[in-house]
Amino acid sequence: MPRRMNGATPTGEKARRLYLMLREDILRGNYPEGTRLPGEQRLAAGHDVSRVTVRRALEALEADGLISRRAGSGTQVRVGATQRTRISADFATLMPLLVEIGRATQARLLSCVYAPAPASVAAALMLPPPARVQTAVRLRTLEAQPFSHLTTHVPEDIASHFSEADLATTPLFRLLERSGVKIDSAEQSVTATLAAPEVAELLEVSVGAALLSIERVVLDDTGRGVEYLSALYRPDMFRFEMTLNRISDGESGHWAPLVSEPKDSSVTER
Amino acid sequence: MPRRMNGATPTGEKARRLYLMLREDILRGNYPEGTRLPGEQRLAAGHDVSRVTVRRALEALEADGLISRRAGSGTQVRVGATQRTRISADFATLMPLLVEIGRATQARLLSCVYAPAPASVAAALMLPPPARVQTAVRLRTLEAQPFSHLTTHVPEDIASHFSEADLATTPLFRLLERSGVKIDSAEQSVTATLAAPEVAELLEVSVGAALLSIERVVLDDTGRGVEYLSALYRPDMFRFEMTLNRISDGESGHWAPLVSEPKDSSVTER
DNA sequence: TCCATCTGTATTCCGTATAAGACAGCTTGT
DNA sequence: ACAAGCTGTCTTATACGGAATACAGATGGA
Repeated sequence: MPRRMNGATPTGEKARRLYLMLREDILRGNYPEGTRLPGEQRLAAGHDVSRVTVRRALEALEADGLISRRAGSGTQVRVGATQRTRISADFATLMPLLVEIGRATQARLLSCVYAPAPASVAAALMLPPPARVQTAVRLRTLEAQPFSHLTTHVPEDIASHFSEADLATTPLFRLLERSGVKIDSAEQSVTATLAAPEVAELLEVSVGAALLSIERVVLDDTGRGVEYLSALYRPDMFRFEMTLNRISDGESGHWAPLVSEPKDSSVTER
Repeated sequence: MPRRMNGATPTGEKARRLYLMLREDILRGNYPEGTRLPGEQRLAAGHDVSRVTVRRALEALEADGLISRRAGSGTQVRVGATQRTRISADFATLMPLLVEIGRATQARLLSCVYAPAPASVAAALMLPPPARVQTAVRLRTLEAQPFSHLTTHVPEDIASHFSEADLATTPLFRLLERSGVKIDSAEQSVTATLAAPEVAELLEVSVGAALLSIERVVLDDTGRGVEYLSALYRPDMFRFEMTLNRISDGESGHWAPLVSEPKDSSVTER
């Protein structure tokens, strides 16, 4: 059973940062379960902060249920701390995964407006200047925990084929194909960003937390841009995984992504 | 010519965060060049901070040369603000890219120690308990701007085939292959993290900035783990790009990564 | 048993980030 | 010419994060 977290992150600058870092170290397994972490004094010295600050971070971690502290003994990483539900996007099976995500998670439509395309969107989709797009914002949730914040832009003439109700229930891919769009390819770009206040609240992370950011431009078979996606993921609940195969190629050689048959169990509990 | 940045990021919590966010918006093109951004009052209200805080963020942006402010007129995004050198890892050509990066960038060896493998590393590489690894930390730089922080772990018996001098000059792939390792495949995981003080200083970003994090486990043809890489990239200088092709597959269909012949121009100026 | 080490708790003090408000001067558009 | 809106500059006041310090109690190992 996934433990409740987000028990009020520390307010201060250094305190919260230390909290986020320790938290990540624990979730990543840098401090294996059951390990005693360095004493408060040591942490304070190591991170160049006062012990009060360290304590604030530890208190938050304790509230999250990630550690247990005992006077005299020390601070331990709780067993089971690492066991969190997480979605891992093995991208060899990307599309089936997305379908599966659509089933296993719930989406909430936050907003849906029709307006002139922002310059960057218009450029990415290669739309002529006075172009209008439908801009929809959705929040995906897995087991009551929000894990992704999606902003999609679709040219108005395509978007007019489906309703807002559709948006709340059906993956956008389906809607596009139902609208007669023949999806051909996509360009995807992965980066990291900070959580802005607004997004942070929705994703239930602290402001300034790191988020995984994916931007995707989808083209149909005529080369026309049909969707611009800007997605933000909680790194503790979603990561992007891939398997690469080495292709020996004489001098240099290169890597090739492994393309396998779609497998099941795309939503992984660990 | 890349403009000098990092003109002292704001010290305060909210101020720096606002700075980082605005900066990213600008570099991403959310505020196209020449655009006037919202007035200070508006920004203050929108981000729920005082105007003083907004000003601090704007001052830092101005020091970076990203914006120009004029009394009465407003604050504009400078033309040329977006023009930064950036490396984009189109992963269909991953290996040639890495070779190219090795040529176009410079690496500095920060440390290199032999020690028992940390638990998480040992687990990932599937090493028997009393396993020793070589742990090397390197910093990659493009045009005097640091852009990645690499920590590699290699089993000691393999690492003993090359010297520290090799590490500073030659990509690790080469060294492994020269050591007789037959690289077969790799598992890669992409996430986002916050910059810890130590790393932040090395990468010349402000503490708490968002970084792109890649972890990679490399296996040889016998399935043995030969390298564990933990890499941190500056998102403004490096992003992970890929092209996906839609494979119509009846009901669901899926995406397949595009595997192309290695192309040139892997290090892109834009 | 003694001692080192850890957390639990409380106190004091300081720097400064932030908020709130006021006003002058410059631009731009009506 | 006027008004609206913007930045530049200054003021005052508050809140709070953070450092430094001290001590008590718990724990576990020598």
